[in-house]
Amino acid sequence: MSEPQPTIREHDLNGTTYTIGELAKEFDVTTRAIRFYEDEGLLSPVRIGSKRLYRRRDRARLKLILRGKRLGFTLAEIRETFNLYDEAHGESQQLRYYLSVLEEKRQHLIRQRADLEETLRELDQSYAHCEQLLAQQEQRKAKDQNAAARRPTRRDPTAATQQDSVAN
Amino acid sequence: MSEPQPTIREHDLNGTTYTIGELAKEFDVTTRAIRFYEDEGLLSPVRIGSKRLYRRRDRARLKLILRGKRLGFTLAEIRETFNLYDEAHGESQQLRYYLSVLEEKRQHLIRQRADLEETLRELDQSYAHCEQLLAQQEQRKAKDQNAAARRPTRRDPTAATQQDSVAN
DNA sequence: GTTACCGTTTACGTCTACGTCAACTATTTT
DNA sequence: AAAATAGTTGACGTAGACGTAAACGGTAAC
Repeated sequence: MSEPQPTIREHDLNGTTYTIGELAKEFDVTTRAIRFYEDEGLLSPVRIGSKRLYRRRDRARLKLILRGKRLGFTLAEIRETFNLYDEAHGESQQLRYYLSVLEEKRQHLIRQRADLEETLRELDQSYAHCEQLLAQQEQRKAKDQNAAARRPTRRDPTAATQQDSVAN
Repeated sequence: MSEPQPTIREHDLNGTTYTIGELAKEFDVTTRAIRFYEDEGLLSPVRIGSKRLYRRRDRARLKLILRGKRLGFTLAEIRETFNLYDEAHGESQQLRYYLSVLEEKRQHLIRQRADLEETLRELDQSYAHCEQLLAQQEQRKAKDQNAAARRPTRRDPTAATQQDSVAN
């Protein structure tokens, strides 16, 4: 049995670390993608020799990247957010600008939420309508079957079962 | 004054119609994009001579296309939705399949909504934190000002007002 | 020692969603 | 008649986000 230790080496950076493969598996992205995010300035893992080592902060960022992508943000936008966040520590000038950017982002998200809710409403309608159509079909099918039952011919009694498979 | 009539010609298709330019202006997209959506099979305007004429259905679809895009769907996905919708009229087999696709889509949207809400929450936190930092800055600034006021020099008495504008 | 596995760099390929000319037609305005 | 305006069909270009293949290094397992 191999030790469950996370194979950290090299006077151990204190704290948990991850290899690129671990992160890729955990978040279901390719290592290629993760390296690409680094090229684009979104991640900055530590190097141990030539290998990359990712720390809690990197993992958190990767999570944010992927969530951002699911919401349709470009990598450039995500990078901008990171940079802003990193730089918004000091002067009221900076802080005010940051606030305005956040406000803009909020507007975007709220619009998107409206789009989303509307789409969900329409989807529910389609769903209901579809179920209604299906119910009608079932009724008709049942009626046909009854009609067949009321005038039993000498045909094979499994005919009804066969008829079910006609919809195949 | 030109007549407000929508310049329809050619034994008039009954109902409202739009030129490509009108739609482009209304939805703030380029005509190039609209033509591209047609190439991709998402729109099918009527032709009058060589010109395209868009009807209510096309307009509705364009709206859906753009909303879909804002939610991060690809044109291929949007086209699939349209096709499914168009073909889901008949057999229970088809209807059941359509229902399953709708269910899948719902899952996707719900996940996206969760992402969105979480992002909005974090954004609000950032916003609040940022405002707090700003308030601290203001306080410090005010204190500095008071300190200056408690040992009044022979400077211009409007100094305080001027200092307000420093935050500009 | 060699096979397997994980990781690295470099570089070209690909798919999506258009942008950007160019060259032409039809209509309206001056 | 000339110019402006709106539309049309190619055809090529491009930005973003990786995929894919080549060629190599390190280490653990057999």
